Amino acid sequence: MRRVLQPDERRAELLTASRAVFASRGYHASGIGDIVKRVGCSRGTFYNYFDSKREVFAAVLSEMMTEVVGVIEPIDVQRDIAEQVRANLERLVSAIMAEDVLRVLFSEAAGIDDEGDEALRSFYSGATQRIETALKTGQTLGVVRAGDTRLLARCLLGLLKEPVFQARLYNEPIDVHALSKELLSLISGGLLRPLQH
Amino acid sequence: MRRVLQPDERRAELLTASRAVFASRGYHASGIGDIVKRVGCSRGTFYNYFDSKREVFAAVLSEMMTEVVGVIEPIDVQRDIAEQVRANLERLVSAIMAEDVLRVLFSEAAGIDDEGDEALRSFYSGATQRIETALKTGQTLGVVRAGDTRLLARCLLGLLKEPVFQARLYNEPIDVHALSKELLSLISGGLLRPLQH
Amino acid sequence: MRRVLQPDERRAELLTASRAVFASRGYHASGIGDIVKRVGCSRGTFYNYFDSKREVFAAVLSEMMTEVVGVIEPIDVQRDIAEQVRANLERLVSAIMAEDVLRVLFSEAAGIDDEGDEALRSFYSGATQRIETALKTGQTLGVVRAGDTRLLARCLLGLLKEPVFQARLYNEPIDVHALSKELLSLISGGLLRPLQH
Amino acid sequence: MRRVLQPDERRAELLTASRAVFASRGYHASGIGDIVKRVGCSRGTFYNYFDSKREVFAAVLSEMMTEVVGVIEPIDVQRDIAEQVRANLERLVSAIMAEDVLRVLFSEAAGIDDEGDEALRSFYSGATQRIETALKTGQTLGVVRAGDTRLLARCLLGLLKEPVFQARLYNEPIDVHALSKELLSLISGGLLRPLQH
DNA sequence: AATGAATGAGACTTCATTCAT
DNA sequence: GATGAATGAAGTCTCATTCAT
Repeated sequence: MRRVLQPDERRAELLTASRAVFASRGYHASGIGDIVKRVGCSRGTFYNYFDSKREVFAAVLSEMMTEVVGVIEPIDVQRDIAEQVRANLERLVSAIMAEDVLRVLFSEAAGIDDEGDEALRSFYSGATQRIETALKTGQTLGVVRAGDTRLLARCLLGLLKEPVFQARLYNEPIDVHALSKELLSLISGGLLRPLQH
Repeated sequence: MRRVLQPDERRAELLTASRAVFASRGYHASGIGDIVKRVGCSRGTFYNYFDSKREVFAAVLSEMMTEVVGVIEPIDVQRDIAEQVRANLERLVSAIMAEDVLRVLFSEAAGIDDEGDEALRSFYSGATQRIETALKTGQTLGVVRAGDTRLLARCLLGLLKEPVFQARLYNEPIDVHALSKELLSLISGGLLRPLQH
Repeated sequence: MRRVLQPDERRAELLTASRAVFASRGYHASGIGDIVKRVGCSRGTFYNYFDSKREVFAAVLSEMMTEVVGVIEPIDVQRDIAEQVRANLERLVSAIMAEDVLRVLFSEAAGIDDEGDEALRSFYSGATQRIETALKTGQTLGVVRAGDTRLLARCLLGLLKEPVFQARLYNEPIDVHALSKELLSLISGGLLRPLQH
Repeated sequence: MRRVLQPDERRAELLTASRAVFASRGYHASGIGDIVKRVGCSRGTFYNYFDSKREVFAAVLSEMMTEVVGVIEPIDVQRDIAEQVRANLERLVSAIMAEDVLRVLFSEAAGIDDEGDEALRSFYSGATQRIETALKTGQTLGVVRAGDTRLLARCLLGLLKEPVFQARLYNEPIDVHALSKELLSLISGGLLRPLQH
C-alpha cells in the first residue's frame, strides 16, 4: 500500500498526473482526489509537494511553457523565411496538441482566482513577450511590416489558439500540416485578395 | 418586500443581473446569491425562471450573440471593401467591449461541465458559421482568397478574441480604433513583408 | 427531516447547542459536526447563521458575559458592605458554575488563533474593566485600600477563576457558599494573621 | 546531516526545543514539525523519544514544575515573615515569567484531550499540594489564619496566575516587583479597608 | 539510532439546489 | 408566483503519527 519514492520522482508523478487530470476535466472540475487516485497515493502526499491546487496548476503551466517554447527554432534570414516560419508553426501546433493541458489553458484561461490569474498572466506574458521579440527582430531585418508589436503578438497568439481551442471544443482532430499552412498564408498574405485598391 | 412582476419582466431582470454579475466576477466566482441580491428577489424566484446556473449562463450567452451579431453590416462590393471591413471590425470590437460578459466568455469559456460546454459549442458554432458564410461569399466575389473557410473563420475569431482577452487579463483599456486598424492590416496584407520570394 | 424555523429560533438553538458542546469538550475538541448533530440540522444551516467556528465561540462568550454580569448588584454603602460583597460573590460563582462554557473559558482560554484571541481579549477586557471600576468607586468611598486597580482587578478575577477551574479539572462539585465566604475572608482580611509586624 | 547523539542529549535537546515552541505558539498551534525543525532532526527521531505530542507536553510541564518550585525558600519564622513571603512571590513570578511555557500553561491549560488533562491534573495537583502544605504549616505556626487550605491554595494560585495570564493575553510586560508587592498586600491585608465593622 | 516520505482521518467551509410556507 | 431557510455533497487542506529505508 505504501510506496516510498524519491521526492523528485513523486513530484514528477504528481505533476504528470495533474497534467492529465486538468487536461481531461479542466481546472475547476478537477479535484485533488482525481490526481491522487491516478497516482495511487494519499491526499496528504499531494500536499507534501504542492501547497494548493492552484500551485500545482501553476507548476503544470510553467512546465508546459518550457516544453512548448523549446520547439521554436530561430529564423535564419539567409534561408527561405516563409518556410522556416511555417515549420516553426507546425512544430508549435504539434507541441500544443501534444500537450492536452495547453488546450485546457486555451479554453479555460481565467477565472480561477486572483492568484491563479496571476499565474496565467505570467504565462501569457512570457508567451507574448517571446513573440513580440521575434516580431521586433523581424522588423529590424525588414522582414516584418511595421505596427504595434504587442498588439500583433497577441493577434498571432489568437490565430494559433482559436483553432486549437475550437478543435477541442468539438472534439475534432487537427490536421497540423494544413493548419500551419493556412496560418502561414494568413501571416504572409493576409486574407483579402490584393484586388481592393 | 414581495414584488410581483410579469414573468417576462422578472426574467429580463434576472437576465440583466446575471449578465452583470458574470461580467464582473466570471462564471465560477459568481453565485446565485450575487444575482438575486442584485435583483432584490429570492433564490426561489430565480429557480422559477431558470433551471440552473448553467442555464442562465447559456441564456446570457445567447442574448449576447444576438446583440453582437447585429452590429455587423453586409459588405457592399461596389464600395471600398477594406474600409467596410475595418468599420465592421471596429463596431464588432466596440460591441464586445461594451459587453463585458463576452470578455468573460473569451477568457473562461470552457470547463463548466458537459452541458455548459454544449452551450458554448452552440455559441461558437453560431459565430463561426456567420464568419464562414461571409468568407464564402467573399470567395465567390473574388474578394477573399481561397482556403479552408472553416479554419480561416476560426483564425479570424482568434485574431479578435485574443487581444480582447489579454486586455482583460491585464486589466488594460483597449484602443478600439487602433485595434481594428491593425486587424485590417493583418487581414489585408498579412504580417510578413512581401520581400520573401 | 427538514425542519423550518424562524431565524431567531434557529440561531438560538445553535447558540445553545454550541454552548453545550464547547462546555463539554472544550473549543478545540469540538467540531461543527457535534453542534449540528445536537441541533439536528445540517452543516450548511450552521453556516447560514455563523461564519465560522470562531464566530460562534465569540457569540457564546458574549452571551455569557451578559448573563453573568447581570447577577452583580451595586453595593449600597449604607448597608453592610462585606455582606453585600459576599452575596455578589456567591451569585457570581453560582452564575459561573451554571454556565459550563465559562468554565471552559477559564481553562482553555487562549490559543485559538489570532482572531479567537481577540474575542478573548475583549471578553477579559470587559470583565476586568467592570471590576476595576468597582474598585475605583470603592477607593473613592474609602472602602477599598489604595493600589494599582488594574492589577488588583486581575488578581480578583484570578481568585475567582482558579477555584472554579480546578474544580472542573478534577470534576469536583463546588460548595458555592463556602467558596464565597472564603473569598470574602481573603478580600477583607488577607491570608496572613495580623501578628507579623 | 545525520547527527548521532547520546539518547539523553537528544531527549534533552527535544525537550528544550519543545519548551520553546510551546512557549511561543501555544500547544495547539505548535506542530511536531516546528519542534524537529528547531532541533534539526527528523520527525522519526522525535517519535523515538516521545510517544506523542501530548507526552512531550507533559514532560515539559513536569520539567517546569521542578524548576519553578526550586525557587521557593522555606519561611523562617524567626525573621520578617511578610518580607520572606514577598521575596518568595517575587522569585516565583520571575521564574514563571522566565519560563514562557508556564504562561502558556496558564492560558491554554485544558482542552487537549483526556490524557492531556491528566498531565494537567498532576501538574496542578503538585503545585496546589505544595501551597497547601505551606499553608498548613503556617496555620500551625499561627501565621496563617484558619480556613479550608485546599480552597485557599487554589485561590492563591489564581492570584498569581491571572495577572500573568492577562499580561500575556495583551502582550504586556510585567513589573515583577510591583506585582509581588501588590500580591503581598492582598495576602497580608486583603482588599477592603478595615472600616467595615 | 535516524530518517523523512507517506498516510488518512477529519477539520472547516461553500454553494447550487430544494421545498415548506 | 414568491420566499428564504434548509440541505448535504463535495471541496480544499492540516497534521499527528507510521514505517520502509
